[in-house]
Amino acid sequence: MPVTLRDVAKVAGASVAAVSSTLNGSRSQTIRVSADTRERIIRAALDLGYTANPIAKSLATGRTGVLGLMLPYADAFVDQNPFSMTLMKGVMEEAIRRHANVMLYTASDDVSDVRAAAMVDRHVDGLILVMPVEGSPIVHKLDHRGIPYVSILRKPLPGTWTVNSDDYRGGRLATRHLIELGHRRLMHFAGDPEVVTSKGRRQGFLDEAVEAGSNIEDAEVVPSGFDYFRGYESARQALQDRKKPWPTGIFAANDLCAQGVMVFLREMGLRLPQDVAIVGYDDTAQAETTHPTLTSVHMGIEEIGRTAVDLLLARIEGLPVSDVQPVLPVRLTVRESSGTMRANSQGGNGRPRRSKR
Amino acid sequence: MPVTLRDVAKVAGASVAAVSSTLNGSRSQTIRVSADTRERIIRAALDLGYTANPIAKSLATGRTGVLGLMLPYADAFVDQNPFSMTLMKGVMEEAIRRHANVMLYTASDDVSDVRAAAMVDRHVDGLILVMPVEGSPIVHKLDHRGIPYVSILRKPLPGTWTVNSDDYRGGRLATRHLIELGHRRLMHFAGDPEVVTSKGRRQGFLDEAVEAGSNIEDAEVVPSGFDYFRGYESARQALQDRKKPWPTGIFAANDLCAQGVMVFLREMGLRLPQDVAIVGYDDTAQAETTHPTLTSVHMGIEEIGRTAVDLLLARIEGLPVSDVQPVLPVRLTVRESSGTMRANSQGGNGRPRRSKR
DNA sequence: TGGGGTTGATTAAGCGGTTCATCAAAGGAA
DNA sequence: TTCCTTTGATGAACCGCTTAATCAACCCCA
Repeated sequence: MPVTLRDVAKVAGASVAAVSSTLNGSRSQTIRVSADTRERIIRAALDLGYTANPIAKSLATGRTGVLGLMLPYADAFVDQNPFSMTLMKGVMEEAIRRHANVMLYTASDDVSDVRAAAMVDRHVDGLILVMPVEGSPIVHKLDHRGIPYVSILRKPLPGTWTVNSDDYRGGRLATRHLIELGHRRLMHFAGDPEVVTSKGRRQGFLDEAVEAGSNIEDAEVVPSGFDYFRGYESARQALQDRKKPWPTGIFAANDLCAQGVMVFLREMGLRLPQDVAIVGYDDTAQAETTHPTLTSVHMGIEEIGRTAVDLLLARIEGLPVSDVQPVLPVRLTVRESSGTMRANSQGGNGRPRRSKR
Repeated sequence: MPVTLRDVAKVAGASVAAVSSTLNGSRSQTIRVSADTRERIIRAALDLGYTANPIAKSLATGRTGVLGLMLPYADAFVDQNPFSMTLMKGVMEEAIRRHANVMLYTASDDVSDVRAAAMVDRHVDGLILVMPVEGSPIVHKLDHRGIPYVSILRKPLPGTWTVNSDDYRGGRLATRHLIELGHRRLMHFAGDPEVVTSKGRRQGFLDEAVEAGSNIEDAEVVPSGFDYFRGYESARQALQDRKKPWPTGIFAANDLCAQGVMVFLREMGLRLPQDVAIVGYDDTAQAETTHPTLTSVHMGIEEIGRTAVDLLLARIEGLPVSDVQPVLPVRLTVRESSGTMRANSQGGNGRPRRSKR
């Protein structure tokens, strides 16, 4: 029923080779088509409403034009954290621009890792992995099969291509901001110490505090999770029965965690930002809907997705497999939660404003 | 380099037909394989590490085993609203269970609608559409090409398969809850009157109020958007210079909008839920992180995704194309924002609790 | 005038599966 | 013994596209 290459060839009075070469620009020099024939072919294709069968094309060329995006089911693939969604947006954008399609995969546990790898097999030209790479069975399989992949926000390993954000600099930006506002007692809710992104942010916090030297009274790091509830709990444990004076400047490992901390602080009767200033990380949409709105480090998740697609396509094109580990820049988006200590009357009135970006 | 059917056949000393039939259960009766041969084939396949090439299989069978999920770029495919992500979760879950893959598409404007349709063409067995169906060029294309599709949360049109949530009942549930708590002055922030989901919720609100009869003093409907900022603005416009007495029970068209309304009410110095009770819609993860936590109508977005996959697969299998329009049940998740009017001391302390679901 | 290069076009061999048509051998019934 | 059915198995066409190999003109230059 659907129109094939041969149908077009017949109507145009040309060979399938000529049609193929005309309609989908081929790299072969041996097939040459005159302007006259070309026109007849194009007209026939239009008349018949021909569209190439991508599956047949894939089989012939060995390329599917499909990129796989593998998300960790348990971790980021959750409702609360919009990270995956934003990443996907960037990935989709760039993929469309580069005429690629995106297939979605989720890797839940080891068992389905294997299964996912089998599914992936030859269906995609390459993969973007948002999951632990070290020792993962799927990565071995990919290496073995020679399927290219790029990983995201993971420890850069030799021989791999990894896109990272400049967590270290993000940590420093957030901390310097607090110091410049005059805060001398700092606290960092550090997420999960095992996670690679946490480490950079934490180190940035510490280094910045050290450099500030005698201007700093205290700079404490406490572990916390990455979600709202664990943020709240960590704050409670760290602050409730505290002997030492409370911190006035807080840097949280992500926005969700920051929200939990903020709620606890408000329950303790503290005013934000007059009594305590707080800076989050990720600059999610929610940072604009908290009360007060949340100052946050923006890491350009979409840009990370776009870069990953670029890299993956380059790798699929056959660029040499040396290490490529771009580290994307971050910036600080200042909102109400870090209003200056002195400016008690202004700021922090909680009136929502559209962000200007 | 990769192992093919023919390689396996050679090693096993059998024909490709026998191997094909053995390894991928075929529906053909004419190909029969003895237990002995079968074993040799399986052993050879294992030894060689054979995996079937899905692309070749697709070309031969005309089935790709891939479902397309088309999200509206501008509307739901945004960071703020976790709807798309949750839907995707349900879709992925069911797709994996049914051994299907999911390809992601986004339809931004009309132009790329056409382009997307071309991309989709024959790459997927069917599509799940989260976008306006009426008059969309892509739908015409799908109809024309005979590609099956199922749409989600859209006006059920004759001849289409559509999965909906019971918005009407959701509206009634939310409203009845407020009435049972003793509220007599009600207000509904109705989202966008053009959107089909808004209509059902609004009608449920009105009908429930009418049924309550003389118990109700006032039941006002005001349009609002579906996001935080428009929620805030609608509340300001409706309430700031209000002559009539303020409502004490509010039903918002979704959680995001509800958040905006809550922030406005708190700025006006009202206590939630002692002065005003509020019920949201969608039961997003954020409903647990607001302050106070938000009572909300739960519509089982994941279940909607799963149902859509089921339906789509049925349609791909060739079930007759009569109308199928399931309407999934909703339920109310009660949280702090609708604590009883009298219980001033308890509830609303803002202490986060993990949800029990 | 002959041979090398260029242009325009075609044929057919893949790509890696599925499956129809065909067939040999064996078993069973008449 | 003969004929029919069942079992086991195979060859080859086909899905729709790409592209290497091949070829016929034609032009140009020695």
